[in-house]
Amino acid sequence: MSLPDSPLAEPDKPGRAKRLPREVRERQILDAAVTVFSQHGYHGASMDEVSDVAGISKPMIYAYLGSKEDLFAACIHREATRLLEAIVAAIHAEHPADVQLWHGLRGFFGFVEEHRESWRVLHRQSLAQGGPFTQELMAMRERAISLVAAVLVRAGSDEGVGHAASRSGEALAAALVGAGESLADWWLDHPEETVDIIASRLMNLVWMGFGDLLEDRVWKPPAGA
Amino acid sequence: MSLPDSPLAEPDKPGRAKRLPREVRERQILDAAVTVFSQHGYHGASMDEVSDVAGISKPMIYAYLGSKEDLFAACIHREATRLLEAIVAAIHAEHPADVQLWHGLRGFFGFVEEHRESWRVLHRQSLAQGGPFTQELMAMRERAISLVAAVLVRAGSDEGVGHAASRSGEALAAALVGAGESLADWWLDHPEETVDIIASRLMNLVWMGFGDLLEDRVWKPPAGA
DNA sequence: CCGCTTACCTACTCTGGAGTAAGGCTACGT
DNA sequence: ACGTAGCCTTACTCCAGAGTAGGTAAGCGG
Repeated sequence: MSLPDSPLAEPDKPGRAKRLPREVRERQILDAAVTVFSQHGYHGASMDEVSDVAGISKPMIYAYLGSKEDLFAACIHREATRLLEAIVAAIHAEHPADVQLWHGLRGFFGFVEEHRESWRVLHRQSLAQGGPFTQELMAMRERAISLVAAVLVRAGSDEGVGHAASRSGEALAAALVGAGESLADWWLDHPEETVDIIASRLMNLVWMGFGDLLEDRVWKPPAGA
Repeated sequence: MSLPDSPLAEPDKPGRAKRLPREVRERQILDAAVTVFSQHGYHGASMDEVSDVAGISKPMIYAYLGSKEDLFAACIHREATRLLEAIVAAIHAEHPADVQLWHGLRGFFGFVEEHRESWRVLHRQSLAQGGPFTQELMAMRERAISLVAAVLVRAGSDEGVGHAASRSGEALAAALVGAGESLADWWLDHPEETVDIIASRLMNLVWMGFGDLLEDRVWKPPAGA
């Protein structure tokens, strides 16, 4: 109240760390950007808000990460890479196809559960823009699709000849990936379910099919999983 | 070149019909809006461009359809209604569940084929906005989901007791709807396939499941379909 | 011919927000 | 001490694009 003091009254204020190295700031900015983009979408988000959330001023963002478009692309890239890594890490090639699928699904839904914001940015925001973002995203999706397709096709060739599944592998994989994406979205609005429940629903749908499910033939993970 | 003439040099220019009744103009505006929104997304589209494409001046749009937000909502509403009607019209309750599903899928993909722009607006654009649009869209999606769920659950109860499928009907329906949406997107990039091919791929996935498909057990429509 | 309504336009205003200019502070090397 | 390099800020410029003010003209009933 009374004394204006020196401007350095709080020399070690904990809330606002000062003069951090570039590397750290870049991470903070990306984190903030993911949060803001996930809430308002690409166009709805303002660089001012990102800088606010990141606790840094706007010109720093431009200095470190470039334009708004660049920033968004960087978010997409980082989060997509993380997601794909999570899935790949969950799969072990020596398992049978259904188990691989099962592990992949759990890896995917597990990531979504832990990083809802990342998922929102990836799935909802980047599809809507027509720019270079979709490229980035599509590339990742392609990788996910061919990952799935590879599992299926290999399963097919392990057992014999040209099967119905492997002939149209890519399209089926696209449908599966899409089903996963939408189920993940649905899950955001029904968070009471656990990862295992969600993953096993999809697993049953794509492995058994409604035809089997209607007669109570369900898929269950083998003992050691 | 030489004569500025009166501004009415072309009194009956065919390209620019004049003084049309409100009803007609509203349709033209909505058509133009769907086109423009489907190309650039909600934010990317400008009212100036919509007015250009519609062949009418901006104030008319505001007079007839209200704000940009209102206009977009009107597009969503009209296209979503059309889509749902196409699906419902394709389904006949007296058929067995798998045939109903089959018809529904064909209705859906048929609509997408005929109205690619509408589909783009519905699926890609409206999800990204957080506003009242998502409401409109979600409402439609809910209806689609419960439509599917109803088919499945009824199939379940026709045959007996509480089945695996009907217990988690809504989630499975969400997954199916999502698979359809993504497959439709995928189709936009692979237009060489026919409606029947696309629809039967998804039908096989969700009805038979990979487990069956890997052993060449496929679903085929019964003779009269 | 006159006035009233409805269709329609040109030409603005005004704001949100992307991107920047210009300079300050701190730390460290010499 | 003094430069210089990197971190960081305030306080702008500037433009696209939503929305509007105010006016013109065509049809129509009297």
